[in-house]
Amino acid sequence: MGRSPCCEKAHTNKGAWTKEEDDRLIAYIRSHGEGCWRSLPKAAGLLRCGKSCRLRWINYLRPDLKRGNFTEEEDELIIKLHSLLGNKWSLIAGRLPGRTDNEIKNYWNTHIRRKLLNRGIDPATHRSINEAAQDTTSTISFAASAVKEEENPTTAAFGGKDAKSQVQERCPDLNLELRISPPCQNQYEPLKTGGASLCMACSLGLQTSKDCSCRVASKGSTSGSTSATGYDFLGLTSGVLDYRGLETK
DNA sequence: AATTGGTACAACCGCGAAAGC
DNA sequence: AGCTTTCGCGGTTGTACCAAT
Repeated sequence: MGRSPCCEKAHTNKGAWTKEEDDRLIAYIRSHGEGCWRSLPKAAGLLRCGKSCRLRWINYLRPDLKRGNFTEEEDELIIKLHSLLGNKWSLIAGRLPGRTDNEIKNYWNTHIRRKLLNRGIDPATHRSINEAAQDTTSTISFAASAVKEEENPTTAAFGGKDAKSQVQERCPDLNLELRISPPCQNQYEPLKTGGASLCMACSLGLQTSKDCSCRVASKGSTSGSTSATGYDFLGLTSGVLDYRGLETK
């Protein structure tokens, strides 16, 4: 009943990729496109398993990858996204164009973890280490924005002085599993990005085209307020998390 | 110059989910 | 409906590189 191995290990190379292997993989994908990783190695004349080819392409060879150091903005965005999503590296990577999940995961483990520890923040919970030591319960936290909840009406309304929210925060037995849902536009004002209403696809970052009708309609009022990539999922790029689209079960 | 310890990152492994039959 | 195959994800490991001693 066990799974069959993804490849015949006796006849596959392992370890670092050679220039020739890279060239073969690039050439094959350029002419045939991505897909069917299992059969790709044979078709491309590579003695590698499909998984290895996929990883090499996604993490290293893809032409749209942004190589080089992470910027301070990217750092902060990763921290915010991690506080929200946890170790969902692929989701986090989806919000950072040109970055891969593997790259972000490595960067988190080598740089950001230490950076947060130096700030006195537990990288796992995003809470102050002192606070975490006193409190033996485990809670979800949006520490990065919680600091500002006093002065920020959006976060304050959601989890600030609200007694119920405080109870939830101190009671780990409550089911606080996050669920992402479309913005509730009836209950609240339309989701805005710098004053412009966006369609759901743009709000979720699924639609990045400048020509999306919602963007065309909102041109003029959005100049300079959206992120460089043209979307602002959960309001993260504005520096304030917008929790209206997030619900606890 | 050699050794050691720490860091960065590419690559591997195992698992779960989705897709296909 | 149930089984098998394939893909994608997250955790972990291996190793090259660099700085300190």
